Amino acid sequence: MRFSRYLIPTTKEAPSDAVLPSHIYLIRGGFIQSVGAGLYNFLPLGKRVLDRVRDVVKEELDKAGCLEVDLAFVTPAELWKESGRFEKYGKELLRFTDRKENEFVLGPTHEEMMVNLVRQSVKSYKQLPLNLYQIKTKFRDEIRPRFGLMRGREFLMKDGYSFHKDEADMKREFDHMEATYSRIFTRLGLDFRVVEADSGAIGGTGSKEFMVLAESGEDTLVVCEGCDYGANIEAAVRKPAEGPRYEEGEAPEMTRGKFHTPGVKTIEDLARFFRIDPFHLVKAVAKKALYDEGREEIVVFFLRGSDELQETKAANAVDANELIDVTEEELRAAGLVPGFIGIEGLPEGIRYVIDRELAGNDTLIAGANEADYHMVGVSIPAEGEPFADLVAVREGDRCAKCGGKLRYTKGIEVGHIFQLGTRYSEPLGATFLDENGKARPFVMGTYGIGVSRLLAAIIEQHHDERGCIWTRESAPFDLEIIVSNIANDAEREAAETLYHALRERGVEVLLDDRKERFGFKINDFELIGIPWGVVVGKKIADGTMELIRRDGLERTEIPADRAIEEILGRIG
RNA sequence: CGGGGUGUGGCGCAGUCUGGUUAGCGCGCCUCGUUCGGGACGAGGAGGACGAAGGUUCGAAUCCUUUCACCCCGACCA
Repeated sequence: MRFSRYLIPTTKEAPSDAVLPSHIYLIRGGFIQSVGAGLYNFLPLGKRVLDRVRDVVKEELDKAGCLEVDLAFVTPAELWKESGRFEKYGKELLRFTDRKENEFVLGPTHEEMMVNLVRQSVKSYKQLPLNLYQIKTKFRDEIRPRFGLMRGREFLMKDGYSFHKDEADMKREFDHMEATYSRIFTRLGLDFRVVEADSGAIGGTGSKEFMVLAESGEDTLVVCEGCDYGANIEAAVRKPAEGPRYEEGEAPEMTRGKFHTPGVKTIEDLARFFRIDPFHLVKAVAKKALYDEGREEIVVFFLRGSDELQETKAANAVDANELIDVTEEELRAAGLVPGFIGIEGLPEGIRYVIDRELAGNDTLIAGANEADYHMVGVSIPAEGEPFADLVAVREGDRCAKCGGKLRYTKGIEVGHIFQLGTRYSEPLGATFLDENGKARPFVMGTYGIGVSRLLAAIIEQHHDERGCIWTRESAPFDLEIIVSNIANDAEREAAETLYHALRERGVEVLLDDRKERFGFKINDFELIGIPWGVVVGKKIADGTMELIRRDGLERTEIPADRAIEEILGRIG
């Protein structure tokens, strides 16, 4: 490909709203063009990268036995009503009607469509297992699209769905997909981590996320320094916290009783008041839980004074769609006393959940549900109460698996695999006949990869202050030839010869034959980030060219008459 | 949706507070010439009617009203 005939509108400046390197360089390098909030056009260069990434995904999936399909993008609302998601999905789902006033949605994900496809064509256990996928544009009317390709409203996603006769086979496929995904991200040159993820909202029994490690990641991950444990903060678990160490006879003892604690409302105040470690205090966090059809309820979460509430865990514990803050007025209206909420004496009908780590504890101080009073010597039974894991794991906590030290890191979610079970097959009546001729719902798994997001993730992880550095399998071209001065016949001819020779050997080459100065071209090369460059310049008079490795910008002189072998040998 | 902000040639901005020549600058673009290994220089040129609608005024990019779009900070997700 000749640069002079290609459309690569590079710019010196980036739009002022671009913050992330991936966003800035993808725009400045002429890969993409913004057309509205979360909407992008892919220009020729961007399209090339997208296709290459897509190819890697497709190749590995096909090798893994998955079958590619292509489902309608505009989907009948009927299916969504059947699964119950038409109402539940919220405003992210773009709904519209056609000229006959029939309702449709633009697919944000395709569980319903795929289940529909399968229930119409698969009738017997003999046809199972089956893993179907598509790589297709999705539309989610995101509340806040941002960061370029990182979080668009329209984006390219690979979504796959597997169908099984039983749980065990679904789990087998789940592991198989984990391995397949790992191969895909490895081929793309990404430093990633597979972590435990929250699976509450969508339902199902287990899920894992593939996180590309990058400072700019939107997710906080908890990883262990001692073993391979890693989890999204929303799903991270830890070894139960140990209390402070006390000398012989120094451990706090509590005589049960109600204490006058005027104005002592916060954990800090309480710890100071009783001169005790917050570990022994019970923190009450009240939230308003939102459910389907506008139903809402105040819920109180109890955990150690030394811990923080993890909202996703809390929402899952009460099956809420969302938790929002409550005002003191609302608390009072519900009969609660802000600042003095405790487990004992909680007003009738108030729903509460206790953090599992508190189970069986008896040296605790909690609110007395009465203004200016706390209960000392509170004990919590080991069972019988509504317990759940509610704590936000913190840096320095101990790993539940090996006891090692846990720390935070940031990640970009590029893949997510889910054990779905019968969550969709059941409501949609998708069944098959088993060995005994009995109808049973398909046991499903679902697997996603953010293909367009991958481009952003690759650049987030592979760039320098000059521009993009594409990895081998994601690069739009394998190599770029830069003709220093196109007006110089010797340079031009040598470059042309090399260009044709490399192309004949299957190398994807971009020949910068533009009538521009050297500095201009080399800057574009560095911005665009093709992994290798060859400068054909005035050194051609001495029979040498220069090979540049984009990653590190290391230069090597190579003899012009052996250029092809040298290049093929190095770029592999 | 809550809070903050911005809309002026393709891109980045100034001008707006304090209405008043022909709306300005840098980059980019076109033509010619000189240059040619790190975003060259000179000369000439094209391109906007100031997000939109309404209003105030002799006069509006500038003041008022409404509206739309986009961006930043929070809850969602590949």
